[in-house]
Amino acid sequence: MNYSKQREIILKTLQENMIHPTADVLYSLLKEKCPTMSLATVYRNLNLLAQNGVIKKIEGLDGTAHFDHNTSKHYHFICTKCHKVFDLPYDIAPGLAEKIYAETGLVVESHDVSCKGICHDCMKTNLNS
Amino acid sequence: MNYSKQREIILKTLQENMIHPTADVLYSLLKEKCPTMSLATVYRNLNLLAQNGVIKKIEGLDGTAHFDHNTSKHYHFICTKCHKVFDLPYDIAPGLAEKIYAETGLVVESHDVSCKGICHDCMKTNLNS
DNA sequence: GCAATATCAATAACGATTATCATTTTTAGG
DNA sequence: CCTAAAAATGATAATCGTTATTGATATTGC
Repeated sequence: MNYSKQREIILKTLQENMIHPTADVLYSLLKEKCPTMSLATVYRNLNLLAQNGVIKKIEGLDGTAHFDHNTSKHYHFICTKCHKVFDLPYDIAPGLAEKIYAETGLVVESHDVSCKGICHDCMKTNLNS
Repeated sequence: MNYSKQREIILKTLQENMIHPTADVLYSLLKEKCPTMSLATVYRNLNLLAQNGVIKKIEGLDGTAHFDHNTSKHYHFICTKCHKVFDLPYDIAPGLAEKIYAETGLVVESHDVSCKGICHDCMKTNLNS
């Protein structure tokens, strides 16, 4: 992986945004800083960065892939109303791989926990409406 | 939801197959019994059945949706080699929603655990090759 | 600098899924 | 039964997210 200006901007923009954007959302944000940026470049570099462990690709939340600059072990909660993604601590499901091995003999190489519900902000908005 | 011959065949075929097929795979199986069946009908009815809680739609395993006739609470393991899906018991992550509420205040309405690895059969094949 | 390699922008192509629409089934009431 | 309204179908076009292609441009090691 050589250096590239586009990749740097993409990574920086992802890191600046606490939301866990989709490629498309990130593309919109990037367009402002760098109008010539291509959507394909965004996809290519997000996948490259994820392959190299610099960022994390989150699949299975809502059909489209989200990207996360936080590479530490954790899970995700997606708001079914505003579609924002929130981090969940890793310790909500302790010993998962071990339990699965004990109960089924299957060796889990990677796993994901994804939760859905209404976030705090949308909960408040719901009450007011 | 009225009765329909196609829906009956689709549900029956899904129930006969322990694998958790994608719409496409199921369509191939169905074509043998009912050559005039349309792919759109398969998608339409699988979604309808899932909405009505008769079956379960599993998203986030490998990009494409799988369907499961087992509606009891459980999780899934997908083999990264043969792409077969296996059931995992529900008790591998006890009190998940409660822990999340306690730690974050977020109310989890639904959640999913998906695991990846090599299944028993592919593990054996690996050793032989 | 310069050649080899990686990356780029633009866009065509792709696979999974959904929408459209004219035709056929199913259902309920007389 | 028969018939009209509602629902479902098959065929296919359209959509959406994503990936592949391609010719041009940027980056790297020498």
